[in-house]
Amino acid sequence: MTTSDWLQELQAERSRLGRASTAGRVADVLRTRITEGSLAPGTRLSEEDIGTALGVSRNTLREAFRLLGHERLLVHEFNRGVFVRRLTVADVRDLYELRRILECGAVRRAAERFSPGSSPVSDERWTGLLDPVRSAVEEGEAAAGEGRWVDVGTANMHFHQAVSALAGSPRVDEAMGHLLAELRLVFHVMAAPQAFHEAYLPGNRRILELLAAGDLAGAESAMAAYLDAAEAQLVAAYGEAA
Amino acid sequence: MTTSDWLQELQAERSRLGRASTAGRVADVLRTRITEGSLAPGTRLSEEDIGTALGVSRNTLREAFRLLGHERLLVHEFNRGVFVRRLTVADVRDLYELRRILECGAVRRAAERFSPGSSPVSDERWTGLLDPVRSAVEEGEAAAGEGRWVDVGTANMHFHQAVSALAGSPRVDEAMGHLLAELRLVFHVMAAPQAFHEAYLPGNRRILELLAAGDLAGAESAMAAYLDAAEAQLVAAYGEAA
DNA sequence: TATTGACGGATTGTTCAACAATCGGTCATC
DNA sequence: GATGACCGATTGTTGAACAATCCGTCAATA
Repeated sequence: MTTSDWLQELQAERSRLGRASTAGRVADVLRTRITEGSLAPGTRLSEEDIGTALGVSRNTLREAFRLLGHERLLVHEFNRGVFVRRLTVADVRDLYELRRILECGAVRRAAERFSPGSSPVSDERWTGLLDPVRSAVEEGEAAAGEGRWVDVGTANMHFHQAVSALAGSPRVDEAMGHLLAELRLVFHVMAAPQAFHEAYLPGNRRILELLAAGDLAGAESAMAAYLDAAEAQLVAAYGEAA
Repeated sequence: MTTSDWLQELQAERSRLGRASTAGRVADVLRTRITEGSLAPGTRLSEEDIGTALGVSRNTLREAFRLLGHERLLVHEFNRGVFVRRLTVADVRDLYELRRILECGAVRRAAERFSPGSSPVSDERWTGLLDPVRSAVEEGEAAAGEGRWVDVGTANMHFHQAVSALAGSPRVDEAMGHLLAELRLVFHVMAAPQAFHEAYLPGNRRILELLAAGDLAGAESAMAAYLDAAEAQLVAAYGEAA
């Protein structure tokens, strides 16, 4: 291991050090509360109450609110305060519109980059990119087998994050991360989220196999079909809840 | 004009009222400074100096900094301050990777929505969606004819924003808006930005004509070719500057 | 000479208290 | 029943203060 390897490893851990910001940690706490569903959509977050409860000043708390506002988990209404985002059916549709573009686009771009004519299965960069996808699929199947339903949902998120990472673009990764966080707000309206997520496990594996076999066009249309089905199911559930 | 029309028009102007926030206006001022290039990348923005110059408190200024940080125009280094973002060649490449996915994806999705088999030219929703694209093309040609080179660049932005709007997705629109704002940081390193932008006017018109004729697949590949060419040109210029 | 360690000014991170502006609801008025 | 005036509560913004951190300088040491 050379010196530059050491330095590179250290650089990778720098992000953990930078997390020292108080506002960032406050945002972390609130983010988990929101995505886990213990803060219902529409709830108003009082600056004073939360500030005293967490022991931070109003200014710092407002900074945390801004962070979550940019992730679309909170909405900020001028002179009225911040609220946990309440998604409409139109939001759900739009979220899936963006998913179609990002996820299918990621597969398509991977196809253009790795297999201009031939199959990418022999490219080791490709197989390396595929490892996280495979991990996510296995993670989901293992969780389902042991009845850890919450983890099935998490694994599903990891799967789609890994697929979008096929584009090899940090900005696509980040956009996908925000999108999935926003989607967690939607999943809580499902009456039976466990069944919802479990139903897509075979589809995920199939997409993985298509990717591994180098059939990127097939993977893209399988993903499109998955997104159409999931959107329809969510929109229907949303109509009932409203 | 019915009552609901009135209300709808008023609602469209609501965003202008919401801009009453001091931090938002400060962010506006700084944003124009940055995108117009009078604040060079890498410049450090002192809280005290700018705060006193603009007559706002440090807390409010920091809130404005956060806004611009989320738009990636500023980078915030802990305990060191905020700096005008300095983009690397890797950033430029990534920006174009995302553009490929968003812009080509928008055209592709428009194709899937409007012409499942047949041409969309008879659909009036389609022609309505195309109007902003046409306006942007004409705006650019007019500006070039009168030598208003800055406006040529602006028109080019409008063109690509309008194309991405073909997806009909607010979130795609917003992502594209942020992306283009970030790209303005890049254009300033070009020695002759006027020639750079002007060269793509015929290409823009050609894409418009393909779209208007209903040849969405042709438009998509023309857009991909445009993006490849622009990226190569920018990366080359970036290599020289560095 | 090159590296290390200590010092000090400058800047940012965070908190606090205060006041102005605005919102939401209540009540009286017409 | 609609309008307008009032009032408590909350947010928007400010200014000041102190702690923590960074950066450059300079002396000490090998």
